[in-house]
Amino acid sequence: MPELPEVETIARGLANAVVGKVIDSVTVFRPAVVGEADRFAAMLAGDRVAAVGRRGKFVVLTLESRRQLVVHLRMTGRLIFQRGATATQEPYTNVLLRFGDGARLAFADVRRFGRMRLVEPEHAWAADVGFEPLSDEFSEDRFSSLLAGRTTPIKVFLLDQRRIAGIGNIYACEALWAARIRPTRPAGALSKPARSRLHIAIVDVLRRAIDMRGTTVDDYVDADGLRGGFQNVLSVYGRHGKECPRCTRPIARTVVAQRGTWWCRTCQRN
DNA sequence: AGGCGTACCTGAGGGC
DNA sequence: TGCCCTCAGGTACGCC
Repeated sequence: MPELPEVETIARGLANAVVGKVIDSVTVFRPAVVGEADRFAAMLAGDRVAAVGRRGKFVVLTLESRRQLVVHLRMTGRLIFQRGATATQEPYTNVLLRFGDGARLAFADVRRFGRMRLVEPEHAWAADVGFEPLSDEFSEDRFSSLLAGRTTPIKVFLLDQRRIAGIGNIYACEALWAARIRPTRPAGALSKPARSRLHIAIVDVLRRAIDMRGTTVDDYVDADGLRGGFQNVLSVYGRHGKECPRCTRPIARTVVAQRGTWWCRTCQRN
């Protein structure tokens, strides 16, 4: 479910809700989600949330101890903030944090792919995570040098979190459509104008999706349980057989690297 | 190195 | 109704 815009929306909502709160107790209902459940719960208890941020598709809660609670939502994970102890338990809650003031944070996940890790201050847990596409470090030159020589399909490249962090299936499809690039084109074979268009398209689609609080195709909700809005303005993702917004020809669905891929055969020819 | 298949899980939706 | 099949926003792992 969640890609960069959804994770960013969750992190911003959580920052408003939990920064400054002290974690009173932690209940782990699914130990596999956190690793060593007893140690995880014991180390979190008594710590205070100092900041909430995002790195790639990870939500990062930095604690007063300088340890970090690093969360990956995978496909169906949710971080739901609940004010007050009277709130009903979020379905499929795998981990529950209770704060000193009675508020709670539920990590819920139907499919149980999502993970939480508590990492020590000096631990370089993000060493393999690539560039942040909305930061200054993601320049057109740097993008070009990442692409150089790569034979892998451009869509596969965009999904590789070790190169650029945060793009998933929805925004890969949408950015390639905006840049008029065929998803199977070898990454290193893009012309300079095509690279430039794609660089712009990646930044633009991610920014617009954040502005609309993410895309809810099925499960995604933010920390307050609210759906996103970007699903209403998708150009190709999930729109098999419907009109291309640019050329009105029907949108195709193919499979690239075992992932559903929606694109326009007519106007994505670069 | 990189591509491919498979595994991890559950639920929704379509076809019959 | 209900059974069976496929598919889903993601990533890790093993194998060539």
